[in-house]
Amino acid sequence: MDFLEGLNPQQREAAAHVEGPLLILAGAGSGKTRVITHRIAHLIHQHGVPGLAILAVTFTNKAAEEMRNRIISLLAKAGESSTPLVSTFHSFCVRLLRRDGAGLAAIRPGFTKTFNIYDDDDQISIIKSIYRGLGLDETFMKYRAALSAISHGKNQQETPQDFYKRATDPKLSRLAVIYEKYEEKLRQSNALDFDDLLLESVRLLRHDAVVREAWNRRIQFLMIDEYQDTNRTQYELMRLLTGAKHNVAVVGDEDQSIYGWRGADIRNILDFERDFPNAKVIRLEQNYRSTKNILEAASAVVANNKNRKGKWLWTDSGQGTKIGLYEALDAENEALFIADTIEKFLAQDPTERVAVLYRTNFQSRQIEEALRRYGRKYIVVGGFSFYQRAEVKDVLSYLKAVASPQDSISLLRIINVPARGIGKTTVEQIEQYALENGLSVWSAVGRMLDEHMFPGRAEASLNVFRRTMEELGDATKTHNVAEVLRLILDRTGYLQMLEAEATPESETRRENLNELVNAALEAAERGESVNEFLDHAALVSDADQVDTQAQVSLLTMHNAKGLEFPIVFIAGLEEGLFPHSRSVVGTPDAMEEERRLCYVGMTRAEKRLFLTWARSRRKWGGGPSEPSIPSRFLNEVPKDLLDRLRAAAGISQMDLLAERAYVRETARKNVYTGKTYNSVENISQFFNERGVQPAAAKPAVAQVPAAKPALGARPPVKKKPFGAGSTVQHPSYGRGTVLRKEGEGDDTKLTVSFPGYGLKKIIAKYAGIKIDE
DNA sequence: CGGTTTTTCGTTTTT
DNA sequence: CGAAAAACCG
Repeated sequence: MDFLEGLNPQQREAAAHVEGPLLILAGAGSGKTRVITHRIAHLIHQHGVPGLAILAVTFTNKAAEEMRNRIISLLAKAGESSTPLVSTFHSFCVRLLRRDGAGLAAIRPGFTKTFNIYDDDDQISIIKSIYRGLGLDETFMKYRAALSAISHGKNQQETPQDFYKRATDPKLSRLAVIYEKYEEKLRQSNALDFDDLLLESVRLLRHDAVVREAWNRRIQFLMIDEYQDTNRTQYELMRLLTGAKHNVAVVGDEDQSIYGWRGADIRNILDFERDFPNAKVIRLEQNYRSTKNILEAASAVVANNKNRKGKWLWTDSGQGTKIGLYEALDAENEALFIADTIEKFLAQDPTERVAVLYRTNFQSRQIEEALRRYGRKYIVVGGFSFYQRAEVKDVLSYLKAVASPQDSISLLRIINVPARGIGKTTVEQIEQYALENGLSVWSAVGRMLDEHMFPGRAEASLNVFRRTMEELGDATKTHNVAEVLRLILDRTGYLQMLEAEATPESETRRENLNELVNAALEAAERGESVNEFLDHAALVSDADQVDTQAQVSLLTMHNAKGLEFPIVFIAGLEEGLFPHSRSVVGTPDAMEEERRLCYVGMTRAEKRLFLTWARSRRKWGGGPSEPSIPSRFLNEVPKDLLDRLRAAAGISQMDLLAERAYVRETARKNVYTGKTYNSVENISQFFNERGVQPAAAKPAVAQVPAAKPALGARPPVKKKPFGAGSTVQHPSYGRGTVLRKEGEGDDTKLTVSFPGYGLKKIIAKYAGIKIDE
């Protein structure tokens, strides 16, 4: 078995490379994933490198999973079963810290391996509470802006004191204080934010020679994908992990660097040759994805950037169709044009896959409405995800607080949910006391209760709360994740609260929680601890939820990174929207990043590319319609590659009002509407895909990406009670057909199709359904 | 204290 | 237009 076969000369050279640093400059669609997977397979098979000695880092969990599967199936052909470690930086760091992090306590007092991970929302809560303490509000600075400044500081290894020292205005010195308090709160809660996961891993490796050397021995080969979007900390991590060997291969494309705003440092890739003077550099410039027209157009746009290494992609494929340019009257018309055109393509070939890309998430709504007008199914990537839903966050916060009471943010989130008489003033008192005495909220509550510092009513409520939490805490010692979750739902009165509400919304929330219990059940079966379960929930990203099989996908260009679609629309090419207004007034670098984003968007297309803009657009619903100027990027596409399109007749008379109401309504009720976005189906899929280490569980055989049956398609019918094909009666959805049954007894899970409500995943015991003979 | 209503305010991109 | 904060009321 020769894994170098079938590669072009440059790919082959890259895949055959063994020792020493390697920089692969891989243009869009040049087969870089192929190179990475084949190189790893080659190392294992030809050079006898054990899988465990190879670490490959990707940008998303999804990409990691796909890469792992591809390597496994490649190796299976050669009869090998060794699997490399494939992971994101963040997941890798969590593992590292949970396994080997004990030594960190020496330099981060209070740290234990059962640390918590604080996500975006948690971070915002911290900032809010600090603002409150300082008597500030968002007029001082946006919560997010403060967070982002702190994050940048952290990644530049700047301390609050450094902030203070370089402060030239009162704003920055205030920010220094906020930064300091922010760090304090994290430590107090034994929590790490996303930056810390990387930063503390770096500190651990620096500080703990035993751990560092163990990893240096273990990792013989390191590969990093999407290297252009790594930040300085990730760079440090790379250097620490490779040790003296320098067997590091990075793959990237400076023209696709689109995360500068998040701290990605384009110098990492631009300076690689300086950092590793003996590095071999290989350019992959043959594009296998797009037609000539698309490639030329995209290249012409990005050629306007100064900050690049410079390369020119070429392709063997045909000229293809010209790029469609559509000038819409307004945003609604733009959306209708897109939906109408999609419809025409899909009528011709129902197996086609289409993506609609945009700069900002809010643009999706109008396009959704238009697609609904045509009754076309679609998925939206990003926006509101499962684990961000209030009820899911609530219950996960309970789980966190129960598992580690020092986690103040989680505790504060749920201290009065459901309402149990611990009101605003009481909570403020507690926070104040905690602050003054350097205690966590939990400790503060304990101390204050012991000293009878509360008025009678609050004291009673808090006593009950304390006892409940303690009981639940004990339960974690003897019960698995799923059981603890159920206890939480039951003992805290959360489920009761939802039952009492008895609205369609509360019903949906209960179902989401059922789904969470399902996920926990599966985690428990895999033997995952509470912490592992929570880690997965914290590290899932929007991009992990992309369903590559979906017919029509709506997503931001950022989320489209690494994906490809036969047909691509890029909507909203207007000055101020794309390029975004903030980049227009910003530095030239910011504009170059916007242009790279445009390049990324355009190069997602295989066969057809459409660029659209609206002559006027209203900012918010009822506001005035404002005239727009076509995006400068449109002018950068050579005219002879463009085909100016006119709207199909009929579009202009279409009314989206009904659809608007419908999209809103269904989004609110979270009911299946044809989009799997937020649907129960999608949620379970997302949990199923998470964090399963397939090495042992799955046979090492070529795996076609789990072909989900087309929605509405029926699996083979088996007639058994609750079995596939039987009908059931549900209290609120009425009668439905069982599509799938998993598990037995109390834990039986059913996937049921209810007319008018779509697919629902249900736990038979909880949903109170009856077999309908 | 807790739930409801009114007002304000504002939209990048996210591991 | 919609989310989140603020004001208001029982």
